[in-house]
Amino acid sequence: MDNKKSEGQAAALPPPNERPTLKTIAFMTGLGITTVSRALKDASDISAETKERVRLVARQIGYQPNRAGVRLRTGKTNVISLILSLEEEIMGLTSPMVIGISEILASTQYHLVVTPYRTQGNALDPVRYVLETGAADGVIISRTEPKDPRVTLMMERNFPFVTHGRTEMGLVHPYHDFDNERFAYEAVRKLTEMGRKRLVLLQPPPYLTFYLHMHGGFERGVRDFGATAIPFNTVNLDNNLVDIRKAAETLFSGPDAPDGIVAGSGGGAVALIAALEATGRKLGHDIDMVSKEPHMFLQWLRPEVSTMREDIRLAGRELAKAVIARIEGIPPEELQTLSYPIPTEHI
Amino acid sequence: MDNKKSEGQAAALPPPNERPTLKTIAFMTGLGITTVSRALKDASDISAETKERVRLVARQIGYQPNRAGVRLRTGKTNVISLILSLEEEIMGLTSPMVIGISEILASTQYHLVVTPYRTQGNALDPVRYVLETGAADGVIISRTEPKDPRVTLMMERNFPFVTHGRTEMGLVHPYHDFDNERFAYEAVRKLTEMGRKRLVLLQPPPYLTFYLHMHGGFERGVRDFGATAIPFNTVNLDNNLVDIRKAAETLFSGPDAPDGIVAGSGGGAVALIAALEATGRKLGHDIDMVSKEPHMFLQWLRPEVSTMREDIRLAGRELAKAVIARIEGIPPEELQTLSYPIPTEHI
DNA sequence: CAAACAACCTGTATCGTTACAGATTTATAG
DNA sequence: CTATAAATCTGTAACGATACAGGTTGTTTG
Repeated sequence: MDNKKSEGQAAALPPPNERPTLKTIAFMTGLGITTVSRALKDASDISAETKERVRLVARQIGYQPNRAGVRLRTGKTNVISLILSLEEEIMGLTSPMVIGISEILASTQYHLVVTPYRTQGNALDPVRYVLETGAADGVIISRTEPKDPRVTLMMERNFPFVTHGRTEMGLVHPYHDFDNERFAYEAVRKLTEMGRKRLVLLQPPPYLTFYLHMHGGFERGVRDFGATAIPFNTVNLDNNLVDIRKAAETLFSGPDAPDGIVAGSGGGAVALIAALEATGRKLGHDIDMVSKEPHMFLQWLRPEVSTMREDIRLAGRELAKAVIARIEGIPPEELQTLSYPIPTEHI
Repeated sequence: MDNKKSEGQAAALPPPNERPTLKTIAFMTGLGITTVSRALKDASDISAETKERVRLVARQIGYQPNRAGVRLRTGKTNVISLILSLEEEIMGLTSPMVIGISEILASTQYHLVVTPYRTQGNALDPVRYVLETGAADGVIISRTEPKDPRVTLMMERNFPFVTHGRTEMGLVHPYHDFDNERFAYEAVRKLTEMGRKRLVLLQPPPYLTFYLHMHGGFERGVRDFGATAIPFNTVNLDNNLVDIRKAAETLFSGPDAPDGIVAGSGGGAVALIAALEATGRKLGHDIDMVSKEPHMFLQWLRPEVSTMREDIRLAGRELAKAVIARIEGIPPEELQTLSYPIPTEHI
């Protein structure tokens, strides 16, 4: 009541006319800084009335906690780090992925920081950086390998993360993945239904986990539906489109030419189409193709190609939800999701 | 020499076995924390030998300044904020843009934070957020308008930023832009050279600055080369491809059908091609098209379309360099760059 | 030989927040 | 009426870094 005894922390003048801090609220309410802090955290040893009063003032003056202060004191960064390869696929999966993640983070306190690495060989660097500097509360990685050292490392340190893609080490960790096994299997089914027998797969580089899935689905399909797999290992989805095209032209002009193609990405499909047409083949006539379709490109420009959609934006959302859940302590086994190929409807 | 007098700051024990801090180095070198700090900053009042010693130890133990500490004390965040619309163009410019920015930031102390906003109407929100909370040292914005309130605001506050796209307010600020005027002008030249006279432009939404450029270039071309501009205002580059396609089908089936098209984006071009082919027209025969080409899609799948490349990754690099330069105090007028359409070579 | 200076180094306070260990007041119990 | 507990509130220290205002030597100057 009297302001003699209440000459506590609150008495100090608040920051002039800068951003409001706890001190500002303390000054305005006549409370101590600690009390204000605890009131805003809804601590049990603060009266309901005080909390209400503090919250009101805080809202009024638009108080927002200083991130550096919180981070310095608690170590909590409120940052999610998306770790990206600078060589990321030409036909940028990145874009819808970033958008999807942002969509989720927008309604949270988390900021999205993009942390790049130069080449596959350096994939561990940014993870180490985050672990050593505590640059983020959680990490999203992609291009996972069966024995991914990044996963091992983060699990050892018990650091929250999620992978875009699975691993094969018997370690249970959060992931979101597209079912590439199913994609390839269904692709082979479709091609054989069209009477194609000599099939080729444009697949991921062999060290990535989804190579195993896509390759496995393809092989299983070939066995189940009685087709022949023609090897095509000179290039993979990581090569640039011009190289893929060149390699495909060689294949198509050789003795081992296929009559059916499964393209593991939309971009790859375009290169293959260019190659087959350059070597005088005609889609839907001499040869058929099934591909992923990121946009409506193939659907509209080569409707002869059967396409399936992979929703990368959705993947971004799932990944963001998973890291946050992991940070909040949800067990990893509850944070594993798959999404399935959606056959594209021709319009 | 004796360690009685030297019982200063350095005497305190360093953090146990956590991340090294200045205190760790101070302990190891026997110097004061302040001295270490100043040595690492290469201050003039520290002897060359001490600096060398400090640097050596710092390197040895892998010292990295704590970002929260620096940020709290100095206000310097070492963050660049990329402000993105969640509705960003389907044919993601975002991806190569993010990669380009990251490429540059990778060799600096800056981190890239992606800050999204939901709709065009809320474009000011993230900028205000950054200004109010000091969330970044510099900002990159895109989708600029002629009278862009974000630009006005940041200039008022003298806050470092760069825009992807220009403005029309007589304010001098850093930007990088693609020369859409030239693109459209050259597109019209090409079409008229092919004998096309009745031209249509699929253009940006009218409130964006590059609408003025593209539109202006188109109109100038039409005048200079004696063609006729056919209005096509029911859709623009912000509409989704399905809607663009539908609107184009209506146009092509109507009395005002064009014989030449300028497509302001690769995605838009695909929708237009789908539409014109659905209405029974044939590229290179009844009608011709000039478009931007983000990949090799059109080049390979519709070589009849003349394409020009816009290098978004380069744009990302330029933008990143410009914000950093601005932060370092380089005057805005030295940070304005344009890039020009590159006619695609058919392979 | 004292005063002034140069060359180097360092302690203190501070940025905003929170953990922790009290304080204070009022109510309850003995 | 006093000891004890319960309910609230608060000061201090610390996270890591840096601005600022001294210190301490040793050397030069008059």
